[in-house]
Amino acid sequence: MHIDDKHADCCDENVVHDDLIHLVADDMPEEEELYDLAELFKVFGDTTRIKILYTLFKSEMCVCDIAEVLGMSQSAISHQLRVLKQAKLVRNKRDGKQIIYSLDDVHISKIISMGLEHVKE
Amino acid sequence: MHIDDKHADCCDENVVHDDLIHLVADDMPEEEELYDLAELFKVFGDTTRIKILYTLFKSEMCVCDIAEVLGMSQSAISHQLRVLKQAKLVRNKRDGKQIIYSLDDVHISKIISMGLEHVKE
DNA sequence: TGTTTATATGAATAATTGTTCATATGTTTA
DNA sequence: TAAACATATGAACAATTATTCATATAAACA
Repeated sequence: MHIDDKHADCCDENVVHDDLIHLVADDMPEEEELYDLAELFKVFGDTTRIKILYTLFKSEMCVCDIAEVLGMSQSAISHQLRVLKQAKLVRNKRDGKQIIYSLDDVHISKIISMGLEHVKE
Repeated sequence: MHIDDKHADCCDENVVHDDLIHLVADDMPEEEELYDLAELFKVFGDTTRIKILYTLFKSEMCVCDIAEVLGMSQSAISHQLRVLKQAKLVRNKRDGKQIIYSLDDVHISKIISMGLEHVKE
């Protein structure tokens, strides 16, 4: 009763629960890995960025055209492209005055289409 | 030159770009669907919620035990479980005094493991 | 029935974030 | 070289959000 009694007033007398708690807690992935994972999904968690990714599925495109497709300011798009690039979801190359953006990850479309399946239910 | 000249000073003379813009813009999914998709990913975009989902992969569990596994307050966990439930990612059932939470979607583990693949690269 | 236990929830606060505006950087063209 | 164009970026502001604290709800038990 006194051994393994970590928490004071909640689920207290249940030894089975305590076993389960340690079992699950010990198997939790690294803090940093979970943080990175959450950061990745955070990037998908914005309509503008989702639209940009959708756009780049179709074709690589310069910043100005992406802004035109989405009907948003060049600055707003540029800021979001930076976020996407930091997450290694897009890459860019220069073509004269323009910077051409394209998708930089094979998992993206799978992740998104899987999310869509869930949403559509 | 005057026809199809939607934007004033950017990518202006390039008719090919204008074609591309309309092609891509017309194929964009419904605003509401994209919004829902972003909302779904937003739910994954928090370390606490990711940890809760990871925990529930292992086993269904009462609120108090989840709080214990994560070393967080019961209130914080309860708030987050509500978010997860609204997103239909978890469900609950009553068992006496306790409420037992479990995963409520087959896509979740696929989505998360795919995200992990990307992060690990 | 009254007390204890487990969970939920509203309000408040601190932190994060998306867009706008102004401007800087870097390339092309006249 | 100067002007025009495409993109990037810092600061500011508004909006959203995760946690805490206090308290409400609801079941179990004495």
